[in-house]
Amino acid sequence: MTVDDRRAWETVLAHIENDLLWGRLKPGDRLPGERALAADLGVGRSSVREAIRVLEVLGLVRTNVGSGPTSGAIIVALPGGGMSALMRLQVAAQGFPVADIVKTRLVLEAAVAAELAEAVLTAALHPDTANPDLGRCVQWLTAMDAPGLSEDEFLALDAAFHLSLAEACGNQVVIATMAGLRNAIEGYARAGVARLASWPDTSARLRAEHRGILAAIEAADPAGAHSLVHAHISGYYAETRLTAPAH
Amino acid sequence: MTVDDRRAWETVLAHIENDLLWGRLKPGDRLPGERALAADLGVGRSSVREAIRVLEVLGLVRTNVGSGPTSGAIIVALPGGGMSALMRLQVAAQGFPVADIVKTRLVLEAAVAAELAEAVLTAALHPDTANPDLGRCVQWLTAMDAPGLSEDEFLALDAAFHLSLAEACGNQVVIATMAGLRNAIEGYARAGVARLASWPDTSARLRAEHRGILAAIEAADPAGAHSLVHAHISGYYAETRLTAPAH
DNA sequence: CTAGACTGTGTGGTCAGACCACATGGTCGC
DNA sequence: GCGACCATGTGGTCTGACCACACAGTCTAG
Repeated sequence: MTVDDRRAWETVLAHIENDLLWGRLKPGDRLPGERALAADLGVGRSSVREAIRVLEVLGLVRTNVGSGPTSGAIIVALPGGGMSALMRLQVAAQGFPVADIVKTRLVLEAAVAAELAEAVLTAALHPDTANPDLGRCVQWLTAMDAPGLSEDEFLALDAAFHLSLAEACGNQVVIATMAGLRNAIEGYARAGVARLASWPDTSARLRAEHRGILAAIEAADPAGAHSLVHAHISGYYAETRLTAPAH
Repeated sequence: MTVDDRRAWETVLAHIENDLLWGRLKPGDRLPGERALAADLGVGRSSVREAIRVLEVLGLVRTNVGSGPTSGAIIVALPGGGMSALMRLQVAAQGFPVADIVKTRLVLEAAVAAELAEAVLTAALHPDTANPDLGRCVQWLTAMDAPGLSEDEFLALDAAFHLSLAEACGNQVVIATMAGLRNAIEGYARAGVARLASWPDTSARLRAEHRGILAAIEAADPAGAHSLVHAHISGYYAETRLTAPAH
């Protein structure tokens, strides 16, 4: 009886969100076809498509054309892409100052490192608790030691290492946020490299600092890990005088 | 000459993002009309609409019907809504565990409180630096002392107070993220209140803790503010045994 | 001359229908 | 038995149409 003054695509979005909340849709499930959904909700197919487009950008569904069990819109719940898109566009639209992105990354990553060190400490005191898995972090560090890496390759490995710290921590929100923060200023980071006095010196220093951070974590030194990460990130951004992107 | 294998709406999105990056579009500007944009980019109007819908959900534009200078899609760059939608849906789709949301909020808000205390300290040592503006925070605390508040009203004021701390800090990324985190678990928070042993006792304790946090900040005690926030948030969520939302 | 009503125009919002490329799964013919 | 073939259903896209809306200029009544 009540009128629905929402826009049609909002109706669709709310319906799908409701299905998710009630468990009628789970990751791996397929959404009904666009035509069926439109008929069920009494809206046009274009409105359904707008809602699904939003879900896709937000990292909730993946769409596939064709036929068979892998076709259609499938719930995936991968927040990384959505977070990246949001932050990248907000930086572009001047809603997110680059300085704030860097500061936030600083806070989150320092906290992650401290928490990892804390977990190592806990694992040492209580043998029944598991040590955080830092294997991936070590792998990325090793890869960064390879000679002849281009600057872009090094930056990619650097990003992978920093993200692997968050992954070792296991907090999905932090993982997605860190990925988004990093992605949002990727262009700025690449431009910053050009302003460095000496890339070989800087990359060597970065590698050493990475080893130091990992050592502090493995030594169960939360405060040390925290301050080392703080110095690592703030130092790098000060050095590159991060300001404008490389168009 | 090169083929564009992107989907049509991605072309539109990329075009607008490019205009933003190059400064051809700024906050306050109006996007070209949907029909004009479609013709310019050689795509259908529906594809343009899908891209604009994404921008709207991400908090980059606000759309208005009608005519005149306020009609059409206007760049606004308000990330709060987009962050909220992303996190709320990711929680619904089980991409973000509620526990991770709470943990992240803990980390961010504790860091914010510490930074505010640090700023107070800096302002005390260097008279040329400004004190953070905590006036809004005090206003919300005062409002929370009003008698006869319903639980929902109290929760709303509580959310406003916590957000005002981030606003005092001035970091746009943290402001938007905190708003999103809070919004994502709002339903869970309301459900948690029902599991409290005594709402009057809890609300009184929360008010006292808020005062304590603010006092630590104004006393330029970063470590104290950090630990008080930590205890405040983790204590509350432990007490409400935050698990399932109120359907 | 002024104030109000009126209408033209351009906006986003929505729908319906059509066509395409694609991937699958069954069927038919060898 | 097996490969070629085609019917089917999917998302992706475009077109055209209509609506409600809000403004701006015009027109009319006072």
